Amino acid sequence: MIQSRTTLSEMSKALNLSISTVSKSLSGSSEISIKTKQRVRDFAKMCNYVPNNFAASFRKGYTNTIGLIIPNILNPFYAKVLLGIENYLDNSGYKLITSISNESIDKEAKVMTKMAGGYVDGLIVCVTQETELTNTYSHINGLIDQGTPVVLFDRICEKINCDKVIINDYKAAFNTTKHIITHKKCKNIVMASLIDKMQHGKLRAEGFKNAIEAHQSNVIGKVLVANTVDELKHKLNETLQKDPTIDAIFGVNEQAVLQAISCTDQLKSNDHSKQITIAGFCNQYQANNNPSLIIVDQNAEEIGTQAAKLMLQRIKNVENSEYCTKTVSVNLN
Amino acid sequence: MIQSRTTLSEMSKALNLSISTVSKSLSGSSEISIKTKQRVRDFAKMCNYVPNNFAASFRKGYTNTIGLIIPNILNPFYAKVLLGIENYLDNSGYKLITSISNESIDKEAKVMTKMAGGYVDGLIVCVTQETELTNTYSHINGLIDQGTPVVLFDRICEKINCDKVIINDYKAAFNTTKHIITHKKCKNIVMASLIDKMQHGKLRAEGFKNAIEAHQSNVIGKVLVANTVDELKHKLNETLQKDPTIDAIFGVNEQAVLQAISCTDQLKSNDHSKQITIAGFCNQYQANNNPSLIIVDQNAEEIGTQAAKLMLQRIKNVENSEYCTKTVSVNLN
DNA sequence: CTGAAAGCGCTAACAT
DNA sequence: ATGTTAGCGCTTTCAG
Repeated sequence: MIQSRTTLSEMSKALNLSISTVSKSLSGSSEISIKTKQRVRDFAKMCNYVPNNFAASFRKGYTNTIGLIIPNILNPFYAKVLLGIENYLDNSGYKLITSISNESIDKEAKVMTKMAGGYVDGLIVCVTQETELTNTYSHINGLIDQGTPVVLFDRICEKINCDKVIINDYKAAFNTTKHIITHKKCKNIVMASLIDKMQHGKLRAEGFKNAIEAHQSNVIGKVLVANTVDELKHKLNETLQKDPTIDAIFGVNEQAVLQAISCTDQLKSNDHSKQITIAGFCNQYQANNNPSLIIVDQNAEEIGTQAAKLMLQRIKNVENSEYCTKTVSVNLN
Repeated sequence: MIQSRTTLSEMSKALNLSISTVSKSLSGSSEISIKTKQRVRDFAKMCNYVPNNFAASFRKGYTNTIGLIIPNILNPFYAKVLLGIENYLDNSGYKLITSISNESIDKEAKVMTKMAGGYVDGLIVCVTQETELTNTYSHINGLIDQGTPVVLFDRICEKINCDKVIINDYKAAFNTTKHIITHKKCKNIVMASLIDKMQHGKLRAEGFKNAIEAHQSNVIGKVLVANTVDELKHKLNETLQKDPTIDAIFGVNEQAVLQAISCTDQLKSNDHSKQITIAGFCNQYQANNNPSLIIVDQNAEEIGTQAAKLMLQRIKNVENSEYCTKTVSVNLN
């Protein structure tokens, strides 16, 4: 915070006006004569007056600031959601402050509490894996009970009662798999997942399996799950080696898609005729650049936009309306 | 901000104590008897008291919060710097709030002013291209004059007098080029740049040229600059086509490296014997995954750490010391 | 050991 | 059209 800046009080003394006249002049109140307003403004400019928004927020009881908490900033999905949120808020005169929980539930709890401690009017959050997997929601429900508006996105916790933004994971996975089968004519598809314990991971896996079953007669589907990137890489390589008839990989999360690309790249450099279709949930720039890839575009920015919109609606109507869950549709690119 | 939470005043009434006794109890003051402290704490817990940090910060005159402004969150370099900063601050009991200027100088000015308006104790910023190119620094210098500590990183503005963190762009480019020549035995190297008007772009180009000149006898160097990704792609393709003896591309920024990869990938799929060495400044995950790539690792996290460190030093000593510029060394991977 | 009181900078209801 | 005043929730002297 600033060492010593010009304050209303200082200016009021210098101008021989009351603090409130100065305040009203600066905020353009119609109560004040044009002449005075001009005089005050000129003087304020002269002494580089910068209003202390912090004090104003404190007085008014709200900050026009929303807090965002995401688990991982290196995943472009979250970066894009951030852009969507910032954009919407910016247009509505709100500011955004962001913190990274780094997939640590402790950090998540800490930063949420801090932010809710007066710094923000509401919180948009994507919980950590741990939060979802262990159903540890007290830090979030506590804030909601206190009256802090919360919007959840991406990873959804059913035990938390608040506004939410999700994509239709099941449908997205189903349609993508179907697309691989019908348009790409693939017959032996491997699904790769690093998120099979997560709610959305399960839904995506289900979509995959059901799409396979719908074509049961002539398509094989295999599911590969792993807990670490290295484990997945290993399993993928092994599987591809053992079964050379595999003609497609469906990655249900960012890292899985990237591993699929890297594993098949290696294969390709050995056997140039090898052609394996890769599809999946991915936002990585470079992956987007790869024309042969089928990308499930989660519309990250739109998710952000919707989350921000829900948040501002909630703030404005407070307890007016029921909590709602917004489903953003995905595109296949 | 929260609707209505328990306050010190409410608790003091309920406990028949003064506000200050309650306040001191909660902050563990030694002035208060153990018994009273315990009583207050128990009661506070019972009514879910959450201190209003906002009010406390207002009163104390500082927020223990640092603001970060970066131009682009989709570039992993900045994302990594963010992680470095957050990590350091977290360990020092500081919070970080982040905003994305999205390469818009207006947004940059707006958000810096807002943040400095009492929300943060200092600002760490990487200016937009426009800010650097047009030498438009008044919004930054104004804040510095007011007493807001500012630390600049990556893109450096010589006309701004403050603490800075940079890498040795010249040396990094020189060494990388040298490495390509001596270790990779390349003889016809193209440098690709999308930042040739930026200060660090110029330095990197100079490093490249001087390294080429040092081997003038048997190495050719060509410089390709462009303003847009598409333009660069076009130029790269053209150049590679015209001159099949090109055996290396040196990308001096993220996007240039990615384009180099994508262009040569295409070549490779036509002519499998083709082998072009690619080197450059890049943080993209997938690029890191490509073992044949020579990455100039800018030590983004270390840059963040150093920036945060400088900031806290400045805050603690205020006007004590001279401004300094810290140079973070790079690694060749 | 506990309490009273001032005040951070600003806003807004209420005078004048 | 301008001024007075109370107070947001907390910390922090200073008194008792």
